[in-house]
Amino acid sequence: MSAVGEPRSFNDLESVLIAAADEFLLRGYDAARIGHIAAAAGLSKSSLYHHVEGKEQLLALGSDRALAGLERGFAEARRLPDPAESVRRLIELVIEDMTDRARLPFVALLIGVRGNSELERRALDERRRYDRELAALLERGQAGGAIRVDVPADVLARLCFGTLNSLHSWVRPDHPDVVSIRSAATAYVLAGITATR
Amino acid sequence: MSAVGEPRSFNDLESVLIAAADEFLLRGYDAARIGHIAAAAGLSKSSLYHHVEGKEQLLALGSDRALAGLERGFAEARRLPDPAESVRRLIELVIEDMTDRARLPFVALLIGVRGNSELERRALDERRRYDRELAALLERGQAGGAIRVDVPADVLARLCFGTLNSLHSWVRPDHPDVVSIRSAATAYVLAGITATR
DNA sequence: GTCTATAAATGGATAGAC
DNA sequence: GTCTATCCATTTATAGAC
Repeated sequence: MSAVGEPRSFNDLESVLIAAADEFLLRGYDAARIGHIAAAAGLSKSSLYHHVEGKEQLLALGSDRALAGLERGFAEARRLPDPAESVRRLIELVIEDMTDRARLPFVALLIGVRGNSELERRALDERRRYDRELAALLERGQAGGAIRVDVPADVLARLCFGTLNSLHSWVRPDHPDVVSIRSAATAYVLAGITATR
Repeated sequence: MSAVGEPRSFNDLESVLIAAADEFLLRGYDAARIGHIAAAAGLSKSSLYHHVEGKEQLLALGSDRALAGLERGFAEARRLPDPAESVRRLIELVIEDMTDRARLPFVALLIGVRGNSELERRALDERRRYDRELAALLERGQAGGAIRVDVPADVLARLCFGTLNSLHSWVRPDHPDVVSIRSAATAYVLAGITATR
């Protein structure tokens, strides 16, 4: 146990990644400062560079985590045979990811990616694969009569992800009502995509 | 009429503002380069600085335009006595703004504002006033029975704007089907906020 | 009003001591 | 593994000629 005022010792890569994602979330990739990330992780800039290659690698590691979360959601959704149930569960899981304190910085980081560098384009391409998978899922739901057919499935998928991806900018994961906000968001999105009888 | 290859002459402030908003839209404020903006407007950096004070002013002028568009939409919506009709019209107008080639860069610019500088915080505060006005409108709609009551009006307003604000990232204003995409987005949002009978 | 040249500052990345 | 000091590329912004 160290006394107050002593320099903090280095914890692990995890704390660096969280610090980086938090900084990216707060300022965006370009405005993020390596010095801020280092300070938040309790390191000097030089020490940070001893552990990671640079700013781009921090972005890559962070977006990989966000993509892994998406993949987990889709993996569970794929296991459900009914497309309507599958979509519902997927939306729930994505919203959970988006409003979880530990996951939010990574998710927001991925959403903020603009695709200007080669690295960013790769991350964006990965994300688009999930756009297409959701569209395919919605299309099956349309065929089954559960999903509205007056909007093309690919447009519906974009609208759906558009709503979900906007959550990070205003939902506070530590908000006392985060559970009811999650179910509100789920209800809103489902109403938007469900077929009217 | 000047010959091909001649250096372009300065047009007016308008072309500078559009070039700036395009650059901000493409790269985000921090990654935007003054040199790119100057080149796109057919000027050298120095000449650009002869006309505007700097990067921050370009952001301020652009976000002012976006806010003016929002104000126009709300002004028209306010004139409609029925809250449900008012919300519907507002959504249509915001979507139109968001998918108009000439307006999109300014709108996207405002949406991208993160609130890190004093200037950005002011723009963000202006935007929040419209969040609240939409919430008030939705609340009146809830009282009248047209808007769903299982989600609080302020949450509904955030979800609604969240969907609308995501359009800029994937709707191409020059897309041949932009008209049908507009009505699809309107239908989706309205389904999300409308009371089920 | 437009340019070239340059100042001034920022910030990512590295050297090298401990 | 961590630090201080520094390098150096980039980029905003300005000076001053035409």
